[in-house]
Amino acid sequence: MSSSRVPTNKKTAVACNNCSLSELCLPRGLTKEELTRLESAIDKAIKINKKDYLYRRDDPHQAIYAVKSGSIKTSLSTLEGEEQILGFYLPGDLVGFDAFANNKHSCDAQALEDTFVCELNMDSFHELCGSIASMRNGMMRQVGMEIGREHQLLLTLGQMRTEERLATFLTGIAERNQSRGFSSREFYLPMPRHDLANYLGMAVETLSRMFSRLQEDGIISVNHRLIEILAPERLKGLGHHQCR
Amino acid sequence: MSSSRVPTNKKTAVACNNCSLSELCLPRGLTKEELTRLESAIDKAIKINKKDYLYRRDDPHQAIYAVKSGSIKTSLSTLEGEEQILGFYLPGDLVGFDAFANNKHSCDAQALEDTFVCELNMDSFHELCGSIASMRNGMMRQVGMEIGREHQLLLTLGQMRTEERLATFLTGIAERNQSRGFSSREFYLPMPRHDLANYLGMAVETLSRMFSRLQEDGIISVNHRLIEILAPERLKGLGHHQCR
DNA sequence: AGGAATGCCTGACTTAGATCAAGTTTTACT
DNA sequence: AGTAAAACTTGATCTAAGTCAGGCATTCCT
Repeated sequence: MSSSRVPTNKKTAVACNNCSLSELCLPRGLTKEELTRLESAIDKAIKINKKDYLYRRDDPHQAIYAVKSGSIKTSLSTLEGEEQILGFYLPGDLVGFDAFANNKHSCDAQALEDTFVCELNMDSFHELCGSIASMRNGMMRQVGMEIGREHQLLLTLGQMRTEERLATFLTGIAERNQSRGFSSREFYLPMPRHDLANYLGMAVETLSRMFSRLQEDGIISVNHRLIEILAPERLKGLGHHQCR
Repeated sequence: MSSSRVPTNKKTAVACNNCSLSELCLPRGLTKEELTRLESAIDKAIKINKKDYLYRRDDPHQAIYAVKSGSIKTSLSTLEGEEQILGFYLPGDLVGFDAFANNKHSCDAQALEDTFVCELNMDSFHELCGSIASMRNGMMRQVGMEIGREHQLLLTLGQMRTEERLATFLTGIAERNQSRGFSSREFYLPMPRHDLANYLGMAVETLSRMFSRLQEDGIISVNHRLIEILAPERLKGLGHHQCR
């Protein structure tokens, strides 16, 4: 199943400090020597084919992963085969903190498209956290951001109407892209409608209607998974439930 | 507002290794000497009066707290004054991880009743995490459990019908009590209906109806906030969406 | 290239749960 | 103790969103 994970592809491996994502996944304030240590501990550019699992629930906690290209979704599945998607992870995001509680993963992580990740195995992780304070702090920061993302999603699922959920989601993606130097006006969504609807806690049909509505209102332009935001301020305005 | 936090009450202070909660909040595998260090860093038995805030959004991250008695709710509030409750913290639980991302809290933490907490300030926290591996691991475990709780809540809000949400919640409380040596058949809920409804993403009226329904079906007996579980297996059976 | 399967959209209908309204009980305050 | 406020329940009504059904468009596979 997840056997299509291939060994490090030396050709695409790039030193961390030359990687465009280093700002995102590298803790600040590492000395040159510490950076070398971190770098030598990281397995670079592991390929996960579309629909393959990076890990599954109950797998032992082997590593923390940084998404280099592509995208990953994490989800919880029930005995009846239903699922709840917990998060989408895009380039620059770190995945794998869900296994901290028991040293085994508590959810599934699946590639939405062909994806490359860098991998920091847990032995190295513990060693580096033990000996480098800024590494430890950087990781806590990342875990904190993960918790923050989940809080935001709880607010979305608990308080918002469907249109508002989609508006908030799209605004979030736009802002994320902005902060990473990509276009905040036009982007591709990596996930199918089915997954996005599940993530946002609504039926696919409802999601589809909301896309249509936002388009009719001239707020966005939808072309399959290519989204163009025509009126960012109006879109943002639909997200009533902004945090105080 | 939160000014009614009073200084450490020496009278009620109990050494960590004599505290009945030590199993829960103390990391395993500390040497005697390490335990002494941890203990001397902890401020014990700080009282938070009912409705007072342990911390508020944007407060600087001063400490991690262990609930000793009473209960705390954490919540996100929006500009319009609506809120989403994120979690209820009962004796033995640790609160305060939400501030890891930016060194300031990202949600509010308010006492549901008069509550005592122990406090480990962040300076000590960092120092202990830096020098004691089992302390570091224990904290990661706790953060992982926090993430796991939130995943469970996302599943609840995203997939379950209202009756199932309540059933799952009650089963969870019962199991939690069981594992801590309290009664899993009979317990008081520390929060008002309003808060529980908000946490479970439904209207108060709906929550009330679901309580009545479970009572009519002879599954539980409700007396205000005192809940007696008459048919634990049937209650658990209502929680369809159990994780694979 | 052709066929099957998947993904996405739209319309018609149904329903779970929200909202509105009112009454009772419990708690809080002077 | 007495009054006001808050907490909880129940009933009647309404609506947002789910479900069902059908039809294109796109992707995947041989």
